[in-house]
Order: sequence, then structure tokens, then C-alpha cells
Amino acid sequence: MHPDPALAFATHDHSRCSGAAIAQAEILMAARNQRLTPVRKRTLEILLQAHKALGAYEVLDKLVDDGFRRQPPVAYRALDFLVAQGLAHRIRRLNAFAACMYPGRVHVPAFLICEGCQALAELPGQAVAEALDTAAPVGFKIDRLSIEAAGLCLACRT
Amino acid sequence: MHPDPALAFATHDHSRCSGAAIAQAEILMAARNQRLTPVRKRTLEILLQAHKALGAYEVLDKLVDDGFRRQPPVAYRALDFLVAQGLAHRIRRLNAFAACMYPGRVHVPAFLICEGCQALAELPGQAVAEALDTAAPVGFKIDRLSIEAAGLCLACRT
DNA sequence: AAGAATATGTTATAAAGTAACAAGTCAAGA
DNA sequence: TCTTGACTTGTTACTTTATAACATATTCTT
Ligand SMILES: [Zn+2]
Ligand SMILES: [Zn+2]
Ligand SMILES: [Zn+2]
Ligand SMILES: [Zn+2]
Repeated sequence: MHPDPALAFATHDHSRCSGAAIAQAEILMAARNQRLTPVRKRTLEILLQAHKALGAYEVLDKLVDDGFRRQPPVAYRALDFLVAQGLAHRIRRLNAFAACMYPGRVHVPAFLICEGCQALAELPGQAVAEALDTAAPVGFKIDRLSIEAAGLCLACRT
Repeated sequence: MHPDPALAFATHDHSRCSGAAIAQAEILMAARNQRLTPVRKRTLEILLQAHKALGAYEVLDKLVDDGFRRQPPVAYRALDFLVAQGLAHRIRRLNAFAACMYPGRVHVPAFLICEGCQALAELPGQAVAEALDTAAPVGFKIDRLSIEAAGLCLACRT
């Protein structure tokens, strides 16, 4: 994943994308009295370093490389924690997870998924959410919103 | 599912909702030289008569009552056909399916899911899609879009 | 009637996600 | 310091969701 949606589909030095995010997550979790334990931290790193959304079992495979056991709850617990804390999002179209690009900030995530290169971009979807609120019947109160678009990025179309 | 989103969360005579839709599907499939075979037709009826989105295995259970065999491909094939023809939509948040309320018409479906009563409403999401297109990076071409909101309808909030 | 395309029957398996309970860790209060 | 309670992890087993693969049947075209 990439902090700048415009760069998500462009080649770039990706290693720098994830460095600061971990540090920020540490601060955020300390402020909330939540524990960013080794599995959780490593899971977040794995998501941050990926160029795409990762399935729980893909994450699990990478956790195994770090000495954790290959058992689904290991991955799901860590992922569920990250999602609950807003450090990651679930991408339902893909049965997958991705690190949040705006951790600690109130936002409505919207995702663009390139079906050519699998790259994923998270956009601020506030305007999208407002358009939906306008269209919704009076009285319906939206709690959680998934906005997921599949398509082709500029590079993959040419 | 309900033709009028405003009525989706209100009690009403539901049997009338599905009657015309089947006839329209027949016409539409004939026009496209597609075959609305017995399983497919029955599957569509099942979706139309439900007050909520149905999982493939829920559909399968109902197909069994009609004499079809309880084998996953039976349900998935029929559902996949309906989705491909735009007669049904897949609701990814729920791993479920729902009959389309605007079959044969070009539209961007947006869904409201009540977590109290499980009722589902399909709204025209064109405005929502335009808001997302505006927010997307230049060059990204959206093919398919999922807009799914979970929340509480008026009745379930009170 | 023959051949091609489409649809269905059937078996088996893959992929994704969760329940349940035991055991360990940690930090606050007695 | 010891105890207690909350949280976290280890582990087994299982449920739910979805698809691959191949045989058979039906329908459409020539
Ligand atoms: Zn986010
Ligand atoms: Zn691409
Ligand atoms: Zn529709
Ligand atoms: Zn409701």
C-alpha cells in the first residue's frame, strides 16, 4: 500500500512507504493503551510491505517465516486486532486485508483495485459517503461502508 | 428485496414484489438469447421472495425443497448466471446474493443492509460512482464497483 | 443425422473463517 | 510480594464458502 494514492500505481522506492507507519502505529497504540505485540506488529509490517492486499493465509505464510506457527487463528487474531484499531482494512471483494493509509485519522476508506497488477490504492471517500447518505432513505443510519472499485490502472491499460 | 428502496425497511405485502420481476426476466433473457432454465428461474424466484440477501447454501437448501440435488455447483451455477445477466447482485460483505431491482437497466447498485432486521435495499448509486471517479487518480478506469453500507433502518433504531 | 455449444449431474477438494478451551503473560491492587 | 483479573497466545478441531474436473445430457446448427 502507498500513502499517496497517485503513486500507488507507479513504480517507486517502496521500502520507505512502510518505515514511518510502524513508528506511528506504536505511538497510537500506546496512546490507546493497546498492545502492539510481536505478531501484531509483524503482521502490520507484512501488510505495509506488500504491494497489494493480502489474504489471511498469505499473511500466515509470511508469519511462518518469522517463526510463528501456521495456524489460522494466529493470522486472523492479529488481523482482526489491526482492523479493530483502524490500522488495517478488510477488502471484501478480495477476501483480503491491507494496511490503512490514514491510521488514527477519521476517514472513510475507498479502494481502487487494479486487476492488471493487483496494486491497491486507498482514497479518502468522504465525498462518496456523503453522496450515498443523500441517496439513502430517511432514517437509515450508516455504520460501516465498503467502497471497492475494480478496474485497470493507467499503466496496465497501455 | 424491494423495488422501492423507501419501502424496503417497511412492512408491506411482499408477494407482489416478485411477481412481475420474473415475467420481465423471461422477456429479457429471450431478447438476449439466454435460457432461463428451471433451476435459474427458481433461483431467481427464491431471491425475489426473500426479505434479505441469501447465501448460496441458503438458496441451495430451498432448491432442495423443489427437488434439486443438494450440491454446491447447482446453486453457484444458477447464481453466477443470474449475476452475469444482471438479474442478481453479489453482496460481498455478506457472502450472499440478492435479486436486482433494476434488471435490464444500466445502473450502479448501492446496498443498504440493516443489521437489525437484515433487510436489504438496492439504491441507484450513479451519484456515488461519480463522486468516486472524481476522487480517483487520473487514468484509473473503474470496471466494477461495490458500494455496501451496513447500519440500522429507522424501525430497528427505535 | 452429425457436430458444436450449452447446460446439468456428480465427486471431490480447495479456500476462508471460527469455536472452544488450555496455558501463558502482564499489570494493578491487597 | 502475592494474588487476582484481564488480556494474549497455543492448539485442536471444525464450519462455511467456493471451485476444479470430468461425465452426461440437452439444445441448436448445419
Ligand atoms: Zn484507512
Ligand atoms: Zn495496474
Ligand atoms: Zn441492480
Ligand atoms: Zn431493520
